Amino acid sequence: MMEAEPRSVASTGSEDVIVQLADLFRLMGDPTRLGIILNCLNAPISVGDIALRLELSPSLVSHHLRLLKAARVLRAERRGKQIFYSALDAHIRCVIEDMVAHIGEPLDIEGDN
Amino acid sequence: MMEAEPRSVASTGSEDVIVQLADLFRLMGDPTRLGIILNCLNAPISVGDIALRLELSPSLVSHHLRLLKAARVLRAERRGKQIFYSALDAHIRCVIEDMVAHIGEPLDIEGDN
DNA sequence: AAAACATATCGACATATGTCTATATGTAGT
DNA sequence: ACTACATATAGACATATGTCGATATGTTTT
Repeated sequence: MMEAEPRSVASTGSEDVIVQLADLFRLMGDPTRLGIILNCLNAPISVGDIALRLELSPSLVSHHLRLLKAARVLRAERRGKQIFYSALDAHIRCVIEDMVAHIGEPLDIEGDN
Repeated sequence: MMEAEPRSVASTGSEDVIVQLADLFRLMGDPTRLGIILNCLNAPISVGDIALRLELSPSLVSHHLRLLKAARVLRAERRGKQIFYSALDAHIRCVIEDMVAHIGEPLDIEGDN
């Protein structure tokens, strides 16, 4: 029996899958929030430490963390007074690495029209 | 000699790389635009066909295509009266596939707090 | 229980952004 | 050159969104 090809992501057309994807990309589409995500990729890090590293107010960081947690990009884990955030799974890292590769693209010359 | 590890994307800290990345993610963060991108992944497609498939005005499609072309997500190619758009490279597809995988994640139970 | 600390939430604001309508540019055929 | 067609651009509008300041919630220590 023939494995049904994973069906090209474009052809699924599932309207809501697209909305789900867009929601995630939109979350990564803000430099502040992307910076926060990057800081959570390697190891769990506390809200305060993120704020220090990025020179942002804890309030702002917390605000963004709430969105990222709700979207299941990050996960929260309490340790005493502090709360540590980390990537929920490894896919986000892949997504970012692919996009970095895209940026690094030769930009195949051809005139910018 | 030791290959310098590609250096974790998080540690580069390069402020403008983050902005560049965020710009790309933000472009993919709109459902309409993401739909347009998806339609350009498999084969070059004309502005009018995209508009038909997504039931959008050619004007709106063109508007978004301009942004996507400027950001080097898509490339344009004229064929007679029509202009065909397609993905500039394969990375965007990878990015989307990774994100689909992320969505498909088991959602490891643990209570939503 | 009260104080100190860490994080989260709320309300308000300025700006960014997606969409629409109308108009412009550009290309092919008569 | 004129028409028809395909795409692009411009201006205007309503909405969405990131940031700030002040306040609230929750946790540990004394």
